[in-house]
Amino acid sequence: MADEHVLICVAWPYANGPLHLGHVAGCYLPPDIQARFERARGNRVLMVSGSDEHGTPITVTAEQKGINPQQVVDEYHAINSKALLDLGCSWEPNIDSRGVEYGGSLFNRTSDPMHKEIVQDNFTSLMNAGLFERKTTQQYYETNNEGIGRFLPDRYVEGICPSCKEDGARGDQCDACGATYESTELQNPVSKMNPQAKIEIRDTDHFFYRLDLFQQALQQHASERQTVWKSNVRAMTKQWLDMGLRSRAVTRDLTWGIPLPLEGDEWSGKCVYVWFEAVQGYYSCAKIWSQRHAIDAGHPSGQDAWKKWWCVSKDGTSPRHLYFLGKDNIPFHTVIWPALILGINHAAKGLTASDSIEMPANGDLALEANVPAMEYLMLSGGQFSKSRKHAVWLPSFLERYNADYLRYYLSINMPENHDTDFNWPDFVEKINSELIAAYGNFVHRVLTLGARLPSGERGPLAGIEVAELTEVHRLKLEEIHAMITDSLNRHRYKEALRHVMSAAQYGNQILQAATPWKYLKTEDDSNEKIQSLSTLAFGWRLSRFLAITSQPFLPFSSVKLWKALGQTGDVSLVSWDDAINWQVPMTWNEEDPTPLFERLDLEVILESEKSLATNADATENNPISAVKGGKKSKKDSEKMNEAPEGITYLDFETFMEVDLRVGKIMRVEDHPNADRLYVVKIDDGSDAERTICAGLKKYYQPEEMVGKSVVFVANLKPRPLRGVTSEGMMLAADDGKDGVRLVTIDGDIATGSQVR
RNA sequence: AACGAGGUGGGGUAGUCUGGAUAUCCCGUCGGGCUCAUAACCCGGAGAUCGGUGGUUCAAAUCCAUCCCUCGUUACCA
Repeated sequence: MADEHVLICVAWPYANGPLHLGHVAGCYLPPDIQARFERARGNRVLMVSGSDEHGTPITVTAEQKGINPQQVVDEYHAINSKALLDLGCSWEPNIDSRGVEYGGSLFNRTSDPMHKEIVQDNFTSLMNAGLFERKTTQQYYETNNEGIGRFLPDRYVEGICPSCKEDGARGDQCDACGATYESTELQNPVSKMNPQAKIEIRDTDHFFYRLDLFQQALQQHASERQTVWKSNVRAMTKQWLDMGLRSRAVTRDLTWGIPLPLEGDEWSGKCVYVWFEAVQGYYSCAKIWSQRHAIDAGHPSGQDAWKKWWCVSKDGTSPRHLYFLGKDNIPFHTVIWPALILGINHAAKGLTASDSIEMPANGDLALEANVPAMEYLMLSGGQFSKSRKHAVWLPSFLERYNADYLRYYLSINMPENHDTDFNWPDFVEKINSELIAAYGNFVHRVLTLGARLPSGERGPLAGIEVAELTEVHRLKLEEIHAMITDSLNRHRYKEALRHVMSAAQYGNQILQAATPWKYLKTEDDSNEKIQSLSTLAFGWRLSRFLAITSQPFLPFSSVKLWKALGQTGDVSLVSWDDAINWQVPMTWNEEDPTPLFERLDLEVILESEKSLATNADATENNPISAVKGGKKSKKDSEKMNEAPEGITYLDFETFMEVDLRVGKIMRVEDHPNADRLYVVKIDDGSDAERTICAGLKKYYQPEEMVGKSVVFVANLKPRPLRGVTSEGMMLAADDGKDGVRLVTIDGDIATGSQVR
């Protein structure tokens, strides 16, 4: 299938923090493997992605850091694009080394003015085609002390749930009872970012994309993809389509984003909603690549070069579009983005909402060919989390370890079908006992054995090869080659790399059987010797096979091996099928062979990761400083407004506002509707009993607690916890591991006594 | 608790959509071999009632039902 146009679309990393290994395994490594493979097969590959730089979280980060949003995204765009290059991802050069007609790559950013222009153009044409509808909605609007107002996204508003009266419900959904409602129904709304601000509800007009018009076309598309999509992609898409598609807002009251291409004051302070904008990056990025790179490099189609990768050609063939992303992103790429592409095609033909939606035909933008979405990579059993600092950051990892080690480990352990786990012992073991012991060792055996033989014009091995004697090995490798190719075509990276490794294993087997070391010095010309050394010579060919087939996975080592074999040129430009070209004249590198890899030492690594974890707390502001998560902790859930790092001193007055008192536990009951909660009745010295909900089930039996005199916070704002109002909080000590013990009173004292 | 994912030798995994004969591979373990090679390599053995139960079928790891358990998200929490 050479000469195909393949567009590799990589999910746009959000420029609000550095990338971690979870991101790499999920969406940044697989597309690079695929792109390298496709290039080697002779296909024309354009790879596109970039930093997603708009949206509210970035403005929040900017506020917290006291800088402007552009500075935030500049910083992370620089860090992340460098990290991806260091990982060997082929974002450079922008023009394919084989020539511009073969494509290239561009890691762009959404703050690019040209991206903005393209998004605005699409916005206008979709609107003119009648694919938007305008609706008036109610949104929260806060006014702070300086009298400056802004609209608040739902997730930045909290209040009391209209259905269960739970406090702390989010703007559009109550997590306690699961009810969803119009955000305006929320009672006592408070801004999470700015709790003192005055909040009111204002009418605001927005445009909605008529996704409903595309229901049928998308169902057809999904059914056509049944056989190629992975099960997770099928399931997620089906869920969306079964629910029935509804129109979806494409504009927001937002300051950091792309302004609407509309006249009139009523639209100021509104931007294109990020979901609508960021997916268009795949399209804008291809156009920008044409404009900035393909023209200068002399692509025959000039600024229309992008069409080769985007449009269905005259003879009806579509470019092959592959989208790489994590599982949380699936519906955006199988439902929403295809609906936008269909809409853009529709509008371009001058059709309107009343015309039926057609699938792409000649000249139209093509839909995806496959979306090989990944599950998640976990870290020591827990999820990667920025706020919990449970992560291994890509930049810091690459400072200390070989990029190919990471590429190997994440490939062989890729979360293709279910979540997989990253942990250091497993990492060390896989690198040492698979990559090094099997692959590295085999290559090193061949080279060092060869180096002991007298060297001829083309090295020591060229003269001792008898092709007829290695027929069976050639057939074996041809078989393996076909299996690797098949696996990669089906996006089964783990399996593909296993096949590559099996070639190295095969090499070790035949060397073992041939025992060439016995014949290094003997002078005889026995058949055994000829047979044996011929196998050794084949080891060179096998190593060359490994260099070519491992190139998509291990680009750096592949280059090193290529050189060690005395081969010249760029191994990434060598044709995939040349791995099984047995006619290639042998070459030799006369320098002493050096091992491809160095073994890892687990103890050293754990020691170094530990020290990094300790330092990291102190250097939180340095985004590339490493943070190694400790034990997994489900306790501290993410919060939007994380407390600032470091020590904050408390006024004495503030402390005294906390009213601590002594109470006696009278009764302990199970909470009817919560797993971890007890409902505790306390004698607080007053006539009435006090009810406190406590999450102590894991640590105490009810009978252990009854009768204890404990300290509780008496003036905590009462709040319903899953249906039972809790009037305060008992104090307990927590060692951060699994120990939790109540604070009790030494000796007798009246209930209700103040604690100070 | 709601939603999602998953349970396959000691650990990790493939196979499950599309039913088929001795259930894959890596690590570990036991025994043997080799000594070229980075405590590396090669051969062989032991070890799995494929979470439980019931059903469909000539045939179930695979399909259906039900139960149990684990993980994730959200909720909750000293």
